[in-house]
Amino acid sequence: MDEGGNEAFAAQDETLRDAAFSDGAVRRPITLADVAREARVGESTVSRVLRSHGSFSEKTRARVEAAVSRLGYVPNRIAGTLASTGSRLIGIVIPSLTNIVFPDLLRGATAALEQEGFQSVIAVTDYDQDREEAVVGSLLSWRPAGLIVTGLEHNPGTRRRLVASGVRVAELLDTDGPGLDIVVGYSNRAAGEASARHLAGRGYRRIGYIGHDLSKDKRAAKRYAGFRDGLNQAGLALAGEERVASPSSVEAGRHGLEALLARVPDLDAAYFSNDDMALGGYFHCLAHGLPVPGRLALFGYNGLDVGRLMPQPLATIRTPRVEAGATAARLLCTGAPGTVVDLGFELIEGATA
Amino acid sequence: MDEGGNEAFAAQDETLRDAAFSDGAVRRPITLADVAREARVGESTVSRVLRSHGSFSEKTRARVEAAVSRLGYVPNRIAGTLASTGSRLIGIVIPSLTNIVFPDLLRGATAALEQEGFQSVIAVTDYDQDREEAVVGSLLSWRPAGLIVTGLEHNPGTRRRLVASGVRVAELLDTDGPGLDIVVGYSNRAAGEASARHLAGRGYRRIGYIGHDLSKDKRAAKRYAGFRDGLNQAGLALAGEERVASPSSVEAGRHGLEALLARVPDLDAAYFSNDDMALGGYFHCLAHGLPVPGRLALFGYNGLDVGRLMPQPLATIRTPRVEAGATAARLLCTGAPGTVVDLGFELIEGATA
DNA sequence: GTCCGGATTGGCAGCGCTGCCAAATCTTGC
DNA sequence: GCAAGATTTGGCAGCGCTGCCAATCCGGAC
Repeated sequence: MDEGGNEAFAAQDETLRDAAFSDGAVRRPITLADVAREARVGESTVSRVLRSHGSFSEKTRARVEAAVSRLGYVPNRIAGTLASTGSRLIGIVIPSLTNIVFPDLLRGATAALEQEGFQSVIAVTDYDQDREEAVVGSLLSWRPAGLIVTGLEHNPGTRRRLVASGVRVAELLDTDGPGLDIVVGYSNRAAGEASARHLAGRGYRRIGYIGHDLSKDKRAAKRYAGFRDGLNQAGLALAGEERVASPSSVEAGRHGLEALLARVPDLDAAYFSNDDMALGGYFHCLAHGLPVPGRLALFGYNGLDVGRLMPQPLATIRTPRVEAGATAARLLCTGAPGTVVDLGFELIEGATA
Repeated sequence: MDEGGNEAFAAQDETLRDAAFSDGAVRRPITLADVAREARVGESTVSRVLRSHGSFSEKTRARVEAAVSRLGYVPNRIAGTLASTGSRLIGIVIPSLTNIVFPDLLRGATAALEQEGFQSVIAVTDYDQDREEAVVGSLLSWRPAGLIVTGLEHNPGTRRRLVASGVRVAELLDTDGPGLDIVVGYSNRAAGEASARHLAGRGYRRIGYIGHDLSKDKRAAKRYAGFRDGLNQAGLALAGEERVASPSSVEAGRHGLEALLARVPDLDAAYFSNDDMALGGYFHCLAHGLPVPGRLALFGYNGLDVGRLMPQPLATIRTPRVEAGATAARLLCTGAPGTVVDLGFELIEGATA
C-alpha cells in the first residue's frame, strides 16, 4: 500500500529569490573590503571588530556593525582559516550512523565543540579500516584543529597519516590498548567481564552469546573476549554462541537467539553484543512465551533508554557515550597530550537477569 | 554499581610521534610548491595531476605521484577552495541527533555526497528556530556548495540568509507547503490522514492521540492536524489526547499512554506521534496485560526496524528517510532549481491495529 | 604649548592553491 | 624537412582574510 507517492517536479515560487536581486546589481559576493569601504575604515579594523580581537573604539564598532548589517555581509571562514594559522574545524570519524551510540557520541562532541567555537565535520567508515584511512585523509585536507576517531585499532596508513599531520587526535569508546594522543572511553574488556561475573553470580550456568560480525567491530570483540574470560574465572564456559553475519540490529538479535536456542535448548542465559540485539532477544522470548528471566535471562550492553522502559527493565551496562564525546571535544581544545580518561561504566541490574 | 571508573591520566607512548620528527627538520607543512620542486615540474602541473584535470603526460603523472608519496603531501582544501570558485562542502542542518530518523537522513545524504566528492558539515538545532538561524549563518560562512535543512518552516532571518547567500538549498522530510528551492520528502498531513482512515476503517471508534511537544516539531504537528481531519472525514472525533512536555521518546510514549488511559479508560485505539512513542505504549500494554489490539490498538509513524520485530509488528507508516537524504544530496549537486520530489510513504498494517 | 605613552587605525604581504594565458614541446601530413 | 596544429607545461595574479608593523590620534603631564 503506497500512498502520497506521486513524483512531482514543479517550479517553486521565485518571489523571495528575485527579491534578493531586486537592486539589479550583479551579485558579486560581499567581502570584508566592501564592508571597510562602506564603514569608511580599514580592512584590518573591520577584521578586528568582527573577531573582537585587538582594540578599537566603540564608535568604530558601531560603524562597522551597521555596515555589516546594511550589506548583509557573511565572513568567509575559508579565507580566514587560510590566512590565520589554525582552523576551527574538528573532524569526527565514526563507524556507523545506524546504531544510536554514534549519534550519541556526536551529540556530546558537537555540543561541546560549539561552545568552544568549533564546527564539526563528520565522516562515516562503515566499520571498514580502509575507508577509515581514506576519510581520515579527506578530513586532514581541511586542516582541522583536531580529529576524533572511534576506537584504538587503525590501519598502519591511518596511524601514519594521523601522526604525520601533527593534529591532535582523540580516540574514543575504548581504553583497552595504547592510544596515539588523547583517549576517552571505558574498558570494553572489563565490561564483558563484569557482565559474565554478574550472570555467574546470579547462578546462571548455561550461558550463551549472541553477537554480530566481530571481525570489524573491535570493541564488541573485546567485550566478547572479556566475557569469556569472566566466565572462565567463574569456572564456567560458554554454553554456545551465535554470530549473525550482519551489523548489530534488533532483527539480528531476535533471529540470533532463535537460532542459538534451536542448537542449545537448555540455555539459561543469553549475553548479547548490545542492547539492540538484546531487545530482539526479548521480543523472541515474548513471542514464544519464554519467561524472562525464569526460563532465560537476558543481558545487553550500552544502557539505551529503550531497555529501561521494557516491561522488565533490561539488565545491561550503561556506557557514557555522550560524555565521552563531550570530554574528548574539550580535551582536544585544551587538554594535555597523552591524556587518558577512563569514564567507566555502570552495571544496571534490571529485571531480565 | 560503578566499575572500571578510575579517572586515569597518563602520558602515552611517544614513539610514533617522535618518529615523525626523526629527520630533525623543522616541521613546516608540505605544500604543493614543495611537491613541484621535488618532482621538478611546475606548480600548476602538480595541481593538474592531483585533480586529474587538464592534460599531462603519463611520465609527469608518475613523477608527481612519486614526489607526493615521498613527501607525504596532503593537499590543503582550504586553499584550494579559496582559489577556485565553489567549495565541495554541503551543510546539513538537523533538529536532533536523539531520534534515529535524523541519523538516517544523514546516512543517506553523506553516502550520496561522498560519491559526488563532497564533504558534509553538520549542525544541530535542537528544534529551535533561533538556533537554526545561527547555525545556518555559521554554515554559510564556510561557503558551502549547498545546504540541506529539515522542514519548510524557518525564521524570516533564516530565509533571508538562505536566499541572499545564493547557495542551493534542499528542504527535507516535508512537502506540505512552499519551499525555497529543492524540496524532498513526503506529506506529513497525508500520513496523519491515512493513519486516521486506517484506524477508522478497522472499526475503532474511541481513538486517542499521544504526542510530544508539537510547538517545535512542525512535522509532528502536521501529522496531528492531518490525523484529526482524517477522523472528522470518517465522522469521528479524537476521544482524548495526551501531550508529553518533552521530546519524543519511548519513555514519553509509555507514560503518555498511561496518563491518557487514566483519563479516558474506554479508549480502543492510540495514535502516537512516532514509533518510539508507540513502542513505549506497547510496553505499557505488555506491562499491564492489556491485549493489543483486542483491548487497545496502537499506531505509530516512521516504520523503524524495531517495530517490525516486536512480537506483534507495529502498525505504522514507513517513511523513506535515507532515500530522502540521498535524493536531496544528488539534487543539490545536479538538480534543477525548484525541483520538488514527493517520495511518498507506505502504510504498514502490522498486527497492533 | 610640547612631549610622551598608550590606544586606535590602515597598509600590505602573504596563507596555498587554482585559472588563465603564453611558451615550449611534440605530432602529423606533405 | 618544415609548417600547422595539438599537446603539454610553467608563470603568475588573484581568491578573502589575518598578522605584522608603522602611522596616527588622543589625553594628560610637564
